[in-house]
Amino acid sequence: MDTRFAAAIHLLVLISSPHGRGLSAERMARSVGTHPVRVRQILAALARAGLSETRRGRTGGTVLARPADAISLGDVYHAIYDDPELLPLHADPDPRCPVGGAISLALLAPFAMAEATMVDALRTTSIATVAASVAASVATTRARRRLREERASPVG
Amino acid sequence: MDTRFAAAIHLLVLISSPHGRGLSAERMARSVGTHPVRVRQILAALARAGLSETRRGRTGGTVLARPADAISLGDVYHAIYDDPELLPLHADPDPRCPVGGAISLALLAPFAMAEATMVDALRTTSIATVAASVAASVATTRARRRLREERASPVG
DNA sequence: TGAAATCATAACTCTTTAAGTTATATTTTT
DNA sequence: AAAAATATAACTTAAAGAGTTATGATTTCA
Repeated sequence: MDTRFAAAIHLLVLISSPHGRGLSAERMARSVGTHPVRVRQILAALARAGLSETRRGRTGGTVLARPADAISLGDVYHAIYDDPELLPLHADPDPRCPVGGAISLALLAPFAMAEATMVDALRTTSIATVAASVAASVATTRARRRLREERASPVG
Repeated sequence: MDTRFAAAIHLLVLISSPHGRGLSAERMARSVGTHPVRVRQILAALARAGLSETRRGRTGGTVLARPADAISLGDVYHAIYDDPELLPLHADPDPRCPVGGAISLALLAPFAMAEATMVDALRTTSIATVAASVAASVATTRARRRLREERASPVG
């Protein structure tokens, strides 16, 4: 499993704020800590799934295609991984062995079920939820810093 | 995500049959399609979790520590992955950006919840279930082959 | 119209991780 | 003591993820 899923959520949270509307891949790449090309690849997948819209050209950039509370992490997961292998099978079971010849087929159903259940769990969280959690964290950090600075120089 | 989980299930199914009791790592490696050392590493994790017991020495080998229907795929998952990152975070979000500085923390809870839900789903399938599915598949294949051969030479 | 700023995408390289392999030591039975 | 197995560390190879470069297309604006 790669980290595109986490990066994709990061990108959507970025552009979900009024501040972030229409951000360029270049700017987003700095926040995510990766390369603009990778950002565009991820944004392309999100746009294909109808979660975002990207415009080319001088004033280009990306915006959400629908409200942040209408985009679940399950939607993002499906946008990034078409037919995923969350729980990958091993590559070379011996077909001459009875178990080796049948194990891959036998694992398909339980693995697919487990993955579907996980995606369902991801549906209960939205981009808006994550954005709120980020905002709360930022507010806490700011308040802490303010307190610390006031204590250091009480008159400001 | 590596393929140790699938390989571990394969190993447990192998030794769950009367046939497979006390199988050596060498023999199991052939069925799984990997190297005996890797088999031993996986078996060591399973033994640490109390799912199997391995004996050294000339008549060594591995057996299940409890009945196959008392070992769930969730148990196996935990045996292999201690503190897993099913859904990995991206490595370098920019701490100077408000979103970059808070996103990793904000993702922890939803990701952990999704993973826990998936493991719960895996708890509904046991090694016995997988073994039965493998046995069914083997029986079907045998029946098909018999039919085909009878058609080819009707008198046997 | 043409320059600037952006996206789209393929191809390549680098890095990291999984898997394979070798080597050495230990345990158990005969 | 020899044989057959496990335990584990260390090393090598292979595969996959991520980074980078390169080329071309789109859109705006002077």
